[in-house]
Amino acid sequence: MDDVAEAAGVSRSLVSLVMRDAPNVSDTRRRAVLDAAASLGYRPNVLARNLASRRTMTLGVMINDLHNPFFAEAVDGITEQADRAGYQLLLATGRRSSSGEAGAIETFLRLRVDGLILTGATLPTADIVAAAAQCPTVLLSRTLRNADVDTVNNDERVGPRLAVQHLAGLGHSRIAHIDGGRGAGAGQRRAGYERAMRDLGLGDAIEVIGGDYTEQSGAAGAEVLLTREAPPTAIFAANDLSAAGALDRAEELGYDIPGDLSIVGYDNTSIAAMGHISLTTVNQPREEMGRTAVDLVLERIDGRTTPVNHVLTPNLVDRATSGPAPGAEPTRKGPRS
Amino acid sequence: MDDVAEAAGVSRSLVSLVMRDAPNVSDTRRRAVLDAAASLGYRPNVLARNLASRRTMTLGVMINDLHNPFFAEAVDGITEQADRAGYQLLLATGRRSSSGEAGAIETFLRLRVDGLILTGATLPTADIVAAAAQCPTVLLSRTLRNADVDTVNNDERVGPRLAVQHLAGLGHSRIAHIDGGRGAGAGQRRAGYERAMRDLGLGDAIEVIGGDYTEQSGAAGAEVLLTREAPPTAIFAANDLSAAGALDRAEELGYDIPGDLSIVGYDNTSIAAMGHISLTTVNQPREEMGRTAVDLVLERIDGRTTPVNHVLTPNLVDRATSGPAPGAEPTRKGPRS
DNA sequence: CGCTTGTGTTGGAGCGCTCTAATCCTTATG
DNA sequence: CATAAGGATTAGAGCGCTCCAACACAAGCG
Repeated sequence: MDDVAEAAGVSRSLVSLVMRDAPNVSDTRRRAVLDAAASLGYRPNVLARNLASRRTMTLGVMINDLHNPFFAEAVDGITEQADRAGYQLLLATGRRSSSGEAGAIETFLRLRVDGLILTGATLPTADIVAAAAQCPTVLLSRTLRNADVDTVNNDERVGPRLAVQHLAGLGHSRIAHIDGGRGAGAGQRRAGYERAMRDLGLGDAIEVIGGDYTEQSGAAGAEVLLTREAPPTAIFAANDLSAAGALDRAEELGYDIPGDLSIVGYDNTSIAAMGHISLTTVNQPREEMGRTAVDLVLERIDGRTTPVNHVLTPNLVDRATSGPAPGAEPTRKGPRS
Repeated sequence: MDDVAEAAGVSRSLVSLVMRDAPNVSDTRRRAVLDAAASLGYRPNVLARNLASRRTMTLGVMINDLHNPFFAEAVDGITEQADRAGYQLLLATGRRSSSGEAGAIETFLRLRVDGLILTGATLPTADIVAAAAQCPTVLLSRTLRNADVDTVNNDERVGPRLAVQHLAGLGHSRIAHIDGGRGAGAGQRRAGYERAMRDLGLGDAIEVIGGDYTEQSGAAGAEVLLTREAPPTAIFAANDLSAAGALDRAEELGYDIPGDLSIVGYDNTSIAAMGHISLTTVNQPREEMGRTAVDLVLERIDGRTTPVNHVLTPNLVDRATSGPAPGAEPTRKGPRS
């Protein structure tokens, strides 16, 4: 930096101002500095800058599971909004364990990130509150009762209701649910399903099978359900991955989808959109959720202190795995292509 | 840090030594420092440490496409090995454009990462060489002729050969290839296919359709091939995504897979493994490739100067989308489950 | 003409740590 | 018992930048 200053015939302070493109720098000097920097191949040292300015322009993003396309797509939104605001991202995965998540957060705090976005965190409330006390924090796809932490979620009363209504509208009444176990949001999703069933007068048909958001658990759940005496005519799975598992196992068992059985997933990830799968599912606006999370954390950085809990409304995406209940009169939908 | 030093009744230097857990510190002092640090809630400032020590213990990882499971899985291997060695990761995506990739690299260099891993880079050679001159760099899934840059790749002569041999062994001779266009490794993969075909005496049946590693291009390619007068009996797609597209379109066109048509993909991503798709494919040891990339970059950091080009051997994963050619005598394989 | 106002520029004191060299204190050695 | 050897500790000079206060200078004002 001193070299650049000397080459441009100005002070180091002025070089600093130019590099931060501050106002009130004359054009001649700015040119001179820029030229000198270019010819010397000078590249500002962000470390030193951060140390001196006490901000890193970096957001830490903790991802629960890199393999779940839901997170990859939320990260798209985060990336977009972050670099619009000039922020860097630091990604880390919790490696599916709470201790892994805690480690990632500790690392972020040591690195002095300006803000924290935790996606699908399974961490205990206390740990999250502790982190939030140190650093502006937003939870994505995870709620927290009675705590001053910002959150971004989809509406878990609406989503399951959409799925159930869609199926009921197609004539189904025996609609079972394969849940997400202790995964983020799974409890609320299950409750939303039960409530929607009751509201439609299908309370007696409520049927929940335990799962864990994986393809395997979807397959296992489908097997349990479909080998019963009176199997359901529709399955609402807690996410797309488990819906795909259920779809696969159902076909193995000889079911025609959606002729004999309808399947609805949740998330609308890229998996659901694949032509060969073409899953009817509940869409969470993943990228928008990511963008919103960034907005909230930036507001916190700017000094907001009142917590915001952002709830986005999901919608149904009607594809090829849902159709009229067997025996019900045919509707507009053709067979699965 | 000064507070900790005072509380523990030692010098700042000693605190520094304890925080880096250096040898030659007496147990009593170490205890004292650790206790003081804990009670004060002291957390070392990594920024300052990095600035002073001129190393960041951070690796920059550029990912060509966050949505391709191939990269997600390679990153698993990178993550594992990096944190075994105590390195942090900084991830960035090139947002599918060369300029995006260049931007990500510039950012990494400003941040003074200790090493760079570029996965599936589509950047011009010159830019890569320039980056490698600044900072230890490894290319993952990308080769570079005549340059002193470390690379990690799978063997593109072996992989396509495995696919072609597998199909030929099942009695197929009309084996077409949907390629990856200008994508990383696509040219070599295509060449490998052509060579394998010629070696098996099937040179006359060589048939390449342009693609770009996407599901759409796979579907489009399949459509072109299968609506001809004499369609192929087998398709070898350049990656799993395009194989899935081809699979989908073929079924739409009324083909029974693998009865009428066999399809083989490449990469063995999680998509191929999904029960509902169950794609026969060529396995790239993705995690191992990631780990190897980290090893190479660490060696560079430790001073190695001779370039290493690591080539891993792929293998075939025989699943449900390949079977005997129509009319050929049946083999061990049953129908697609 | 002295005064304020505002733009453009600069020196210098940190930011929180590491690292070298120097110093102190033991303990083994001839 | 003096001396070397080595382990434990410390002072102090940076690392490369930002930011504050100070300053120079020109323009505008009554």
